[in-house]
Amino acid sequence: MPRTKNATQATIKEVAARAGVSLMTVSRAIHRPEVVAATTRKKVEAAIEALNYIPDAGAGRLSTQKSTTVAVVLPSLHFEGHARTVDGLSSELRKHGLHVLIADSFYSKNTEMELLRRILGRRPAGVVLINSAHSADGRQMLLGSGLPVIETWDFPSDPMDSVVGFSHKAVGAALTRHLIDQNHSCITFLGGPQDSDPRGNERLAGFRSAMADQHLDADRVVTVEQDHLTINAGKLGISQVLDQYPDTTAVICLTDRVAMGAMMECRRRGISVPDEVAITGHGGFDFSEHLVPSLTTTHIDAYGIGVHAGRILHARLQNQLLSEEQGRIDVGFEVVARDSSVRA
Amino acid sequence: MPRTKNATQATIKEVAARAGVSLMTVSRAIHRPEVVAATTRKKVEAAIEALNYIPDAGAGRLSTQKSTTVAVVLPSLHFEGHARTVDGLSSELRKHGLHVLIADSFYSKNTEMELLRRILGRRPAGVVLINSAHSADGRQMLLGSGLPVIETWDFPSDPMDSVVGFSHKAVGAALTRHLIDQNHSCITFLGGPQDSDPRGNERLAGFRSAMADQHLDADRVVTVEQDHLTINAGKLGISQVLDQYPDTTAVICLTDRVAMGAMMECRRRGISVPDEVAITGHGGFDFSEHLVPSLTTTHIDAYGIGVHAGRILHARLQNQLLSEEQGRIDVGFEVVARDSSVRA
DNA sequence: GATTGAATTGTTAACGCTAACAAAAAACAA
DNA sequence: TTGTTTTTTGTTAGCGTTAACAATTCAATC
Repeated sequence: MPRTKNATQATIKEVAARAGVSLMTVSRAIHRPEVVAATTRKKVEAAIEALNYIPDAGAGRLSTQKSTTVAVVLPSLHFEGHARTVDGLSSELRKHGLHVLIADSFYSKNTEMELLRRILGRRPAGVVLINSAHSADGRQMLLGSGLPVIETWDFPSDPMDSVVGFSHKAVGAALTRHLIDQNHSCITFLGGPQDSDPRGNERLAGFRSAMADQHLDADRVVTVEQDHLTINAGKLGISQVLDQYPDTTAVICLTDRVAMGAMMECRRRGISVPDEVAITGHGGFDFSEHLVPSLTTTHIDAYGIGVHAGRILHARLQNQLLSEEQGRIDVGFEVVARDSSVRA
Repeated sequence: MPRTKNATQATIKEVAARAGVSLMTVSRAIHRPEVVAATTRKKVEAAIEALNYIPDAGAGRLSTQKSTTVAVVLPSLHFEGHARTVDGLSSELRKHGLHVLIADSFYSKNTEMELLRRILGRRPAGVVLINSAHSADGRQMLLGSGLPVIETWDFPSDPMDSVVGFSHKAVGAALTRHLIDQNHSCITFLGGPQDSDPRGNERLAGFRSAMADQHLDADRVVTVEQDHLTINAGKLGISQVLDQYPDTTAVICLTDRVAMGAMMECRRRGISVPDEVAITGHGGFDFSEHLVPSLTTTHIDAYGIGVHAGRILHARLQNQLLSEEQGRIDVGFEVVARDSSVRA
């Protein structure tokens, strides 16, 4: 029968008492040990050890007025690319004694303000946004906070502040060109609901412009309303594609997950990929290279996005002035052509 | 050229000044509005609005000595099951005004103490462990903190405190029995390095005991040293399996990822699944049902684990006594038999 | 209109910590 | 020695908030 003892962490006061010194001596022994006499330091360390003392970071922040927390806002933890970005960010920030506080927003819009309120209530040193789809109120609130804000995984033309990302429109266009280069002309774009996914819309815009450039039909677009970005969306979507545009020879899927669903459904129906239908994804998911046929996708340096964001943040917290370019990093992407879109 | 203004959030003092009331009145207007006169409340609310005031949660915690943060320790964000557990936990805790602080440990052992120190320095109200592989020192530190600790995704016989999980040994045994029921007798277990994955070892133990029960060879075990739990591990592993145990008719893979790699490699080699080799995974990854053939796996109620953990935590923070069972929840699991192990 | 109790607002101290200054102790110089 | 640095340690006040109590205001009663 589990019981909660009163969770009483030792305080600096108790450590001081036990070591027979003043509070400040303990504080100094921890943060600037070199200014404390060796013998005293030993006593303090012994007391810390004996009492299992761990300084209260919140109290410290309050006193120094310097936060060591960086908040990361991400839509969900389910997309591995985002997780890698958090990894990169976390490891970069760790070097500077900064820690990551993760706030998941679950894609829900009406709680965005509440989420931001919660985050800002924790007084972070900066905010990293992984989804940048923000209401005007939210932008306002963030900017008004005066904190460094870094938008990632996108490259908006009107950034709030700093940016580390890439152009989704360029992704859409590059994948389209790749397929055109493979002699496809009946290319269909398989996406999700337009109103909730600005990045998907950007990729779609890229598709459209690349098609138009070659005077191809840029309106071959199929939208799956349910199951946004899931494997199931791909399954459903490919069927719609083949219904609506039976002459389709290539499908650009919004993400690798969607592409996977599409490929699996093709296999089930005995449709050969890439011979009858070529398929591309996006996002460089770990499974993409292992599918049979292996999936053409885009490689994004997700970890690197996090590292860059961490560097920018640190620089700005040091009040280092950043040039325009230093504060706006386009990490680019790479089209990884694989068997799902390249005939043997 | 991004610049960091001095990040100066308004304080309660400024709100009070602007509203022409005392600090406490502001505090009360926020936390117990019903005891503040309507007219005063209006004034305070206007001031809060005007100044964009957001209370400093850290200062509040310091004053009340009540934390609203629950720390979640997880090895990495990359496993979707864990992410779902965090979702469940987060949404349950939200109901009670508690927030989740995520600490990723990246599976690295020597920083475990440092990680715990960082976490405890933030003075959470409780700790939820998603990986429970802990050093004696770590256990000591957590227990010594007096905080409620909830281990999840496992069902250890010697829990530190509360537990929400399932028996990995039972998983291994159940999958083995499933294959035996399908008339397999040459079953090989495909796992990873034994020293770093106690849960995998438990599943292996389950396999062994189920095999032994039927007087079958329980030593058909292949270990992939690199790429722990990745798709690639499955690719490499299945080859080793077929080399070492050419008579294998069924393979139990440590996770769905591994199973996916194994299936893909089989396909590449023209080995029919399940006719020549049956394959099972574990973990209920989203792709498992979409593979062709669909993958036999175990379904774990990952979200539910989080919800249960949240409930237990809340109860304990209310100092509600929990019975032995209430503090030790076995959420069980389900073998989901699919085409990869069941002949049509 | 004084009395009283309830409703409302204010004051003080404390949470755990550290910056800034003050004091004491030790080391050095004359 | 005795003064003068330098090193080391201590004291005070304050970070933003709230619990606990104190004071004030208000409305209702006699």
